[in-house]
Amino acid sequence: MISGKFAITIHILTLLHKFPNDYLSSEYIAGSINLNPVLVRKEIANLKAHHIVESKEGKNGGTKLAVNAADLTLKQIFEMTFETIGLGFAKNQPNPDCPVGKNINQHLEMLYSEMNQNVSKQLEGISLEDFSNQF
Amino acid sequence: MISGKFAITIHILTLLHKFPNDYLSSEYIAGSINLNPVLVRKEIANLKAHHIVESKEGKNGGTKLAVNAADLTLKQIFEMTFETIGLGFAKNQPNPDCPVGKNINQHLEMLYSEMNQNVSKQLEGISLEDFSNQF
DNA sequence: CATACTGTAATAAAATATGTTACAAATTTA
DNA sequence: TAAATTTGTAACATATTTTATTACAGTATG
Repeated sequence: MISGKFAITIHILTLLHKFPNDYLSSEYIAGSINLNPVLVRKEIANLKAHHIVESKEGKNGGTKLAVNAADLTLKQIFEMTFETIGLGFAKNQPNPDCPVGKNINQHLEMLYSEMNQNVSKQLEGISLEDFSNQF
Repeated sequence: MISGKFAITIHILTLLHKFPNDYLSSEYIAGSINLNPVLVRKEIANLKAHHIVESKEGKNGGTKLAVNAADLTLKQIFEMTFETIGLGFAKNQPNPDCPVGKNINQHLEMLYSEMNQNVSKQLEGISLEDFSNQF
């Protein structure tokens, strides 16, 4: 898992949107993000799996957008990179013999679920085009 | 980005709320969370710094709530444990010679700031008492 | 004065994230 | 068709963050 996944992915997509007619290489993209090209290719692999971009191998190969930037929302990007938002759980299983320990994670999950709906609604209203056009 | 701080802190506070007349030891609390007592004491130190709990040293010592659970909101707990919500940033400074790299973090910050306002509003509506009374 | 706590520092271990190297396979272009 | 360039991916290395442990001085209780 990559913690900067969302930021990296949206950075990639913004670059692709800025150059709609080019296949951008992972090397070039990595130069903008200041990140190892292999990690860029890993994120691109994820985007490909979701059919958001397409790649061409070989000389002059690279990656370009495969969808309309106006139709791709930040919510979708969020869901492709994070499964969920939330404020975390304690690492170990709480004590099942304690009424609080027994139920805390379930209650946290409900809370986080509401947070997700909340944030999803917000991100749903912003397209890649909107985001990219800020630049 | 996400540690168990919030979950641990709200677990501690819920226990304290359930036993309003007792000083609970870090050992006892740790047993419910299934966490090392030293880490419990560290989170309690944070709560003390915010005057949410008070502790008593020595034999039969421990910690108890110092505020009314109805007045303490999850937003406050959120702010004491996370500074902010968000979807992260790429680790390295992006390329300042690229128009996208130069500005991406600023735009992400704006986006995350809106997310924070959004989530904060939600968490503001839930008190520790509300949360604890679910159990 | 023995016991049972907190407070805190120092250190260790575990988990996660990021970086690097290597190379096969694909495609272009000379 | 050969050289060059790029993706795709695996394997391994390093760095960073989080959690755990040990140790012990200080404090209140009975």
